[in-house]
Amino acid sequence: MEAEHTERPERLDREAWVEAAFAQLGEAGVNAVRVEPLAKRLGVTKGSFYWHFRDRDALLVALLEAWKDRETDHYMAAVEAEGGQPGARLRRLFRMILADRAALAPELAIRDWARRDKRTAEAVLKIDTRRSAYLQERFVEAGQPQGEAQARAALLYGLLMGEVMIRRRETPDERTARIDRALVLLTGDR
Amino acid sequence: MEAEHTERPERLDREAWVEAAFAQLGEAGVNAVRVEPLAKRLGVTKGSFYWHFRDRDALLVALLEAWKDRETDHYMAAVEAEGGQPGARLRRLFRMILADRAALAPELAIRDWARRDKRTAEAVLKIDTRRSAYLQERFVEAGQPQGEAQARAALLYGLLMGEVMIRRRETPDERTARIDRALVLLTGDR
Amino acid sequence: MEAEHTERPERLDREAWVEAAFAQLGEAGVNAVRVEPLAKRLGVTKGSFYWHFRDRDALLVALLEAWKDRETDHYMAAVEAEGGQPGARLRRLFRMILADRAALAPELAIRDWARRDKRTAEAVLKIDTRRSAYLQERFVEAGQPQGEAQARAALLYGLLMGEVMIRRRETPDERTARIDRALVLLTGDR
Amino acid sequence: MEAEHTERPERLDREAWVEAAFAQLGEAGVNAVRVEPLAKRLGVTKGSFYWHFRDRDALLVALLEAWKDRETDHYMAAVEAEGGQPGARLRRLFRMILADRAALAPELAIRDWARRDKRTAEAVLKIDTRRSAYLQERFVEAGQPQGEAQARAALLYGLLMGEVMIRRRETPDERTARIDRALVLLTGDR
DNA sequence: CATGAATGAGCCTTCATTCAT
DNA sequence: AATGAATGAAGGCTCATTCAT
Repeated sequence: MEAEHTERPERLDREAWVEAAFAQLGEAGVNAVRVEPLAKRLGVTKGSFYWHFRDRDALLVALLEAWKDRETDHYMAAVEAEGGQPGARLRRLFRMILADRAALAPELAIRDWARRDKRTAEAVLKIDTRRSAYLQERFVEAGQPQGEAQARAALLYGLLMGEVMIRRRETPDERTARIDRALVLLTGDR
Repeated sequence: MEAEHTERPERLDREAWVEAAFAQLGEAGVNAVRVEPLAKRLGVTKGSFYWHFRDRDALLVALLEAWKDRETDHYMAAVEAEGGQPGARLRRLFRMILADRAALAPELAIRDWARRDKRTAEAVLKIDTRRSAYLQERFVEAGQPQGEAQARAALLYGLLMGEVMIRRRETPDERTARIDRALVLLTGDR
Repeated sequence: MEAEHTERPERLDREAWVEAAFAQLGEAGVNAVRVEPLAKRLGVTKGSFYWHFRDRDALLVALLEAWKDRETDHYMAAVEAEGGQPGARLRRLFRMILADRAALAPELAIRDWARRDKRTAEAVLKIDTRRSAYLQERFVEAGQPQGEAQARAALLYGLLMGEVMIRRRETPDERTARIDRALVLLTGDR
Repeated sequence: MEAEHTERPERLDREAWVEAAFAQLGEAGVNAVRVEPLAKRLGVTKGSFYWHFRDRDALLVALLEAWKDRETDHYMAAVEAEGGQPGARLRRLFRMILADRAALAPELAIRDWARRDKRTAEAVLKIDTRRSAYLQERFVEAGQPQGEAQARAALLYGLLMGEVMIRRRETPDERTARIDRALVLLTGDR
């Protein structure tokens, strides 16, 4: 479909808006995802926005879609590709995510948004369900009974959310140590 | 029902505005804490707001202060008053908090706010530090070494945050069972 | 009526408002003569204002009246009391007025106000007429024919207004020298 | 005059806003130069103002700039172009300015404004310095020594300001006669 | 004589949106 | 594929005014 020699400014441009919106979302919440400021950020007039999107809501929809896409699957796939024991894979997954500061940025914003917006709430539910299932499956695979696996998956996922929500006065090393201990506690020794 | 001479809009006071702001915060985030909508909600004109507060920011400051005050201490005190084994107290604390739907409502909003607002970030840090310390101390009291106690405290606190952040399709009973298993895992059997 | 040992806070207080209004007028124009800021300046609530004045306009009326009263008559009387040649009296009058920085402050404000307000325009006309007549009479007394006396009076009065309106980069000494030369030119040598 | 297809509200430009602001300034002072009333005057909504200016202050800056531009140079140039004796040129200049009612309108407003606004004070100082220098040079050219020339220039400029500031009950003819006598007194016979 | 609390109007700004070019 | 210019709604803030106490 896409001619190789064309830069498809059209497609790209829509992308550019979503990208800018994503950055804004992570930095300051949905509410800050506004047409005018975004236009300024992109160096165009807001009028141009309406060539790519019907209205602000359309951008928000695209934004949500983008979040779902660039989402954890990515990490899960990478981890699975490498293989290893279930516990080891979980530890690898969390270390990977937690090492990438930007990866967690939108989580808070999205969930704050989800409180007011049904669509977003649904998207979050879908993602959370998928993530929870993945984690739970690893624990089952590692020999835990379903209930226990579910509780551990929830704790593990909570650990992740805690990194976004909870503020601590600790050095990066202390943080790493703390997280490692928690991972070991949940996944068994090593 | 009230004394006949107490009819009129009952002369609002500062408290009433903070209360309304708090409700708004929990329901829709800081951004929704706006003078005009709040006035409408309270059945007064926005102009009257400026009798009680210098400006919107003063309300936000009061709001933050209110959050710090009506905060977890409350639960911790109640739990300590009743006494019992450290693990039992932690389990009681969490069951108590998680049973009170409203208790967690502002947590997300406040933390979303903290990303953009220094004052709020500091307040959150202070509260988080206090809460984390309390939890950690319980684990130490229960015989865990410091490092392990800290990791468990973080998981426990993350569990709490997870309840605000993570969406799940589960019945109240399933939820209770899941949380109980997690609590038991962290605090030792029972 | 007024007991000798009573300080008549009533009378005094009205005065206080007018005084504050006058200061405000000189510093920032009629438009800045506002109930709320004035109340703050006086350390009372604006509600109290309405005990002394029907409304803001009543204050403005009082303000205008105050201007008419504390007005130039004062200087003219002082000068006449001392006597001397007409030219000498004029020179004395102008040196006196121009030495008193505060004396000219309201002139600009009042005349700016007069453009929009009929009452004020009338008051200014009355005062200007009186002042012009006084100056003109001195010149006649000094031997100038009516027409010439009038032109000189206008120039002299313009000199005064120029001190309020025109900005110059000059030292106090240069200013004094300039004004003296102008006075001598208009009133004849000495 | 214009092509038939130029009907609609004629797409306002920056100039139109400044022009309206200028009129407002002359009629009622800076304080009356307000976005909303101006918009009403121009038959547009206030929102559109913000397309042309960052904020109200930007309009005021433009206004000040406009004043500096359409300023006296204009008259001075016209007078110089015609040539003649210094005294004659000065008389011509003043008759020209004083004949143009609108020319003096903003002077009072600008100077009132200058009391509160530093930028304006500076602009006024610059203009006043230029005008004063021009007048003084003419007197020097006419043979007056520096000091005397300066005093006369100040009186002449004061005469101008007096026409804005001082209210008189006189017919146009009386006014003309008075001003002519004053000019002759300052510039020598004729 | 005033305070406390409110109302309403006026104005400043920021945006989402529209529309002609 | 946008820009330029505008509309309208929402919200912030300042005041003049009112009124019960």
